[in-house]
Amino acid sequence: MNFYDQVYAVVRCIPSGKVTSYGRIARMLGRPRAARAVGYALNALKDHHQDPNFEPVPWHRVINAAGRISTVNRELTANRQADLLRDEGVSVNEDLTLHLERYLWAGLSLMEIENILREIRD
DNA sequence: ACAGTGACAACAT
DNA sequence: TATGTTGCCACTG
Repeated sequence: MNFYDQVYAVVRCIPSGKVTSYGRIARMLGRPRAARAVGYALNALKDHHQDPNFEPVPWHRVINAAGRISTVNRELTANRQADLLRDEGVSVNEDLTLHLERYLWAGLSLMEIENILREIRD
C-alpha cells in the first residue's frame, strides 16, 4: 500500500476554501511522525503532470503547522499557492501566513479514513 | 542493502 | 520573537 496515494486520497477530500497541515494529514493516516513524508508526496505530484488518468490533487490546501505556506525550495510556487487559496476565498497575508483556525478543515473521521484506504488497495 | 534527500514539526537557545 | 538543531520516515538510485 502506497503512502503517497494515501496522502493524495486525503488531500482530495479537503474542500475549497479550507486548509490543513502536513502533520495533520500524517496523523489522519496513522503516521504521526511522517509529516515530512507528506510534503515529499506532494512534491512528487509533478511526476503525474502528463498522466491524463491521474485525478487532480488540491495540493495548495496544505500548509505548515505554523499556519504559513511553506517556502522551502519553492519560493516561486509558494506565491502561486497563495493566489490559488485567495481564489477560494482564503485571506492570505503578504508574508504567506493565514489564520489557521479560521480556515482549518475538520478532517476525516476514522471510518471515513478506512473507507478511503479500502478504495485505494486493489 | 544502504545512504542521501526533503513542500515537517517540536525543541532549544 | 526568531533562528538553529534534531528526530523523522517514505522514497529513490
